[in-house]
Amino acid sequence: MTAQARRHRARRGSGDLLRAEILTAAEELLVKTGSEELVSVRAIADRVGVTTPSIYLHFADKQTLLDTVCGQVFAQLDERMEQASRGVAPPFEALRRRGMAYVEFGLANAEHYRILLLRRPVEGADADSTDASVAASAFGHLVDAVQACIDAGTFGADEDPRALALVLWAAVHGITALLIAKPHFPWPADREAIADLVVRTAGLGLVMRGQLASMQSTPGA
Amino acid sequence: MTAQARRHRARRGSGDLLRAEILTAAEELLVKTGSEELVSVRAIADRVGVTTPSIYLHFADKQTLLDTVCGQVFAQLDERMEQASRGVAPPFEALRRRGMAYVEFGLANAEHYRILLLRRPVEGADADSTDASVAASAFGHLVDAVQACIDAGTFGADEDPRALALVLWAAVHGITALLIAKPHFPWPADREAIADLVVRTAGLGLVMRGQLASMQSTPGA
DNA sequence: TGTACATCAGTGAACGCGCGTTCACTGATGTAC
DNA sequence: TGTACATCAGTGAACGCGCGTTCACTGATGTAC
Repeated sequence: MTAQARRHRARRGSGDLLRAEILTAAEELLVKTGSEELVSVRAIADRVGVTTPSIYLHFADKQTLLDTVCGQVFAQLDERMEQASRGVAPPFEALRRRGMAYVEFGLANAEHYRILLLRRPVEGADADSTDASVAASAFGHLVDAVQACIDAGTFGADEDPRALALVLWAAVHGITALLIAKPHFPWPADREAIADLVVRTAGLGLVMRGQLASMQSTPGA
Repeated sequence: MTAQARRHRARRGSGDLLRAEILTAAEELLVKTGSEELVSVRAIADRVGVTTPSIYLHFADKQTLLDTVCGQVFAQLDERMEQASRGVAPPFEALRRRGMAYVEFGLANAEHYRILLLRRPVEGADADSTDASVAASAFGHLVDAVQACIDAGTFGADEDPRALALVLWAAVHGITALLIAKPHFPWPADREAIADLVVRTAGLGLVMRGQLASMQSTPGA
């Protein structure tokens, strides 16, 4: 790995510029190498065009740096899902698009996805700082989308929106994670179709749960 | 880590004994440390009570050793699911028990599960040797269980059993992987209940797919 | 406008560490005579 | 039954490597006078 040309020294109060460059470089390296292990502090510094110790002027340690990258990626994932469902009137269809956007983001950013959701949780980190709060925010948006389906009568009125959201999350995470982690598995040629089947089946299951529940509560009708 | 007492030298043709001990030690270390990275060749040798180079008399390299462990664990998972569904007459109920056994095995053997299904696929390994064949076998059993539901009329007659099996696999893998990888997430107190909800919802979704399809093909009835 | 000085972003060299793996060897085990 | 010898499972020491991190430092930048 050859170093880039020496960068200019930052102006006084503009240390945040290098900080941003470091984050960008770390993210790019993740994509390029496809492996978190290969993203060393040295490699990041080299990509930015700066010596290794400079990293420590902006991040306490490597873990903090990677956590920050994670937070950003999680925010991107959330934003992508929000975009996909924005302006889609039927809540159930909005939910479906949300799910497909999730899978597509995961497949298009496999190594990012791996760091976000397949990595072992960091030992010391009781609350994963940025990561946890962003994840909570993204999950909150999903719960809202489920609640909209409950309000519209698509899902049962008595359902716990958080529980249903977890079911949906498990479904999309499951297919995304499998496609990423087992690329050598004999998948059907059309991977998007299988993702679509997963999303629709989970949605249909939730709809029918509601129907069955309402049939039991009003036996005659 | 203190070494155990020096073991006796193996008899002539009994080199397989040490091989088996190495595999056991590697598996135990995975459970004990809860981290694949901490399972070094040195640590494995130390646990067996043998010097490090001895490992290389039985395995070409570390990767081969871990792959072999993976194969064994996958076989265990398969066996657990077979046990759970054995003798259960209604195919749909057998499938449900299969799913629950899967999640329980994953949670009870989190680090094993991580190696099997969350780890990055090995670079060179086009076909993961043991791993791949055992996985194919376990997946085959799932497909058989799905086919039984099709034969019983629980799932639609026109369904592709492999596709439905993938949907179920995605569901159980999704909830298992999330519970393992995000222990700090504010899960409901009863984790088994959420797993049950996931399994039932996926199953119900597949059942209803079949019903809807048959309603369309025989409009009058 | 010019000079002395404080600041602090970034440097260069080195640290200790644990890792996977190699290699020449030892010495108990089993066998041939 | 006894002895010389071949085998090969396991040893001890060392290899080179890349890693995260530390530390005393340099020198361009901005400021006070």
